[in-house]
Amino acid sequence: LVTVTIIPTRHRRSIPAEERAFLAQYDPQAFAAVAVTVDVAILTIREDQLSVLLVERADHPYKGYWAVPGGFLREGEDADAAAARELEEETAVRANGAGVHLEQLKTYAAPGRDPRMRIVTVAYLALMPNVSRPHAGGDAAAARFWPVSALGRARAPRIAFDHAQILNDAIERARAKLEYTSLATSFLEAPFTLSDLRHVYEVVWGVELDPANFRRKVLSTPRFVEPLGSREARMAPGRPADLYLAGGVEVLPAPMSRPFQNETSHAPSTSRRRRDEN
Amino acid sequence: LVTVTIIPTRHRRSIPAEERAFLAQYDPQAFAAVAVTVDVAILTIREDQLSVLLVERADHPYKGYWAVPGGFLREGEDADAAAARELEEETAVRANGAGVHLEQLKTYAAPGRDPRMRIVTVAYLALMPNVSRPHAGGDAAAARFWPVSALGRARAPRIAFDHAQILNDAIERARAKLEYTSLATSFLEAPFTLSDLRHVYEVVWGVELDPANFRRKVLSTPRFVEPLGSREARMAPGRPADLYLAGGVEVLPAPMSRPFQNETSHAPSTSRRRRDEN
DNA sequence: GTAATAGTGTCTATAAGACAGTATCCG
DNA sequence: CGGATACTGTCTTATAGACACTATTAC
Repeated sequence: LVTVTIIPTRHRRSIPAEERAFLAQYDPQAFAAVAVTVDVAILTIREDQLSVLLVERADHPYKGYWAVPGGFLREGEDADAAAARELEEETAVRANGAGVHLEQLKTYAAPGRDPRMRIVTVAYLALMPNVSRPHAGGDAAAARFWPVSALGRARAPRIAFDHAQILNDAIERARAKLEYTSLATSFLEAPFTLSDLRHVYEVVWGVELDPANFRRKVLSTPRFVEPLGSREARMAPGRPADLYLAGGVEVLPAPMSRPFQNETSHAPSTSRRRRDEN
Repeated sequence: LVTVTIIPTRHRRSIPAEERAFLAQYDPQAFAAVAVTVDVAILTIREDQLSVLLVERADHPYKGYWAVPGGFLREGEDADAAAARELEEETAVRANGAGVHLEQLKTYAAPGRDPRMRIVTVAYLALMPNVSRPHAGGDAAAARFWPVSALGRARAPRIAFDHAQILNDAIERARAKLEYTSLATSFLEAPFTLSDLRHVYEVVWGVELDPANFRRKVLSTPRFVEPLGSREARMAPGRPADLYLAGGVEVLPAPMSRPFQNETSHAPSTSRRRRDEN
């Protein structure tokens, strides 16, 4: 049994006497005792694979299992701020930095999802380029990126709590958002080529896209990308590609069309055809 | 100051001795003390207006202001179940009933959003036909549907807490989802005509749609609607329309195209062109 | 009959899919 | 030079917008 002292947060408005009386009679039994955590599913692309950062739990429960990194919501801290803090702690990347995308995903509140006590988890989704060396936090034995394709297969890490569900939701959200936003650029360091950008779509969706039609679509969308006017320094054979920066648009006026899977791709358990819910 | 006793929920797995030791040393100061509520933004269409159910607060804080109906998450209750319970309490409509749609919207956790204590609110979005008489709950002075168009204008109800933000997010989510799902049918009682369905789009989006093109699009989408084979009993002049039921599809293979606003429509404060985030 | 609403057919504009052909690099 | 990758142009196909036309009702 754990005892917690609730300190009311600072009042925003002046409190009339009548209201103050109401506060005094506030019934502490009216609501379930819960703790709130914020977890961040951090996706990136490394070695041609959509990958997610997981931490190996050093303690019980689920010792030795892999979990989505996260932690308790702190006093006076907004959930968005907590997510940005967690992201920075795990990757040493500032959440509001160039190209890093962070958004709320979904909240998980099923009773019994943590055996210790009632825990409500606000999950976030982060998309970022493959830049950072992850480092394990205090209660983690290790931290590493796992290819999404490896999660449902042999030698896959065992996933703690209900985090397999969170991972599925995060991956589906990312796949869906590539269709109608320009968030694919969040996986890339600037500047990038259109082949780089196309490669993001191909890896995340597990399809092959026609380079010519992809180029036409991206360049015809206003402010999807901004031409830099210079070309890459290519080491391999082939014509050097033009370089681009992410344009200002977030929501595309017309979606990218997502073909059926035709590559030898490893779909996760719950993969739907087009946009997911939410 | 309020004191709360946290009773750990029942363990799902057997607990080894090592883990039990860990539980004993659990630090009650590591996390912020919070209460979790579930609020449901209930949207319907009445009198050619997209409308939302609000309750007038009978007590402080925000006495006399209007709020999104909701309540505390109970012991052993999932957030989805709590939302369904709230929806049923306010409208006497079973949440899993025919045509009623209920989905998680977003979680609001900013410190100070409730002056009494730290409250994290998991907001839900409900879409339903105009069938129920709302009735006020225990802490509500009144309950009624407000036209969305009236919220930002003169004689508008004052909105409690940060519920104006929740309302905006709910309305934008609904508008966005009509584009790529068949959820417009959730606003209608079965059976319905294609004019009824088109009317939903026109009211929610504030546009006029070409009846012929709308019909072609809906009927050419597999399992969007199911023809009933009979016709309506029309009282007014005009040819009676064919009747339909909602088909099985939820996510449309190709989105409904949403034109720019051209009607004399009352857009809410934060209205974006196409799909919103999330 | 007229007015009103439902439903059909058709022309056009736009955008996506397929794919041939050209450009520019490395070796 | 060949091989590889980047980029351009064009033909075809699918679909949305516009809108004329027909069908079925109340009055």
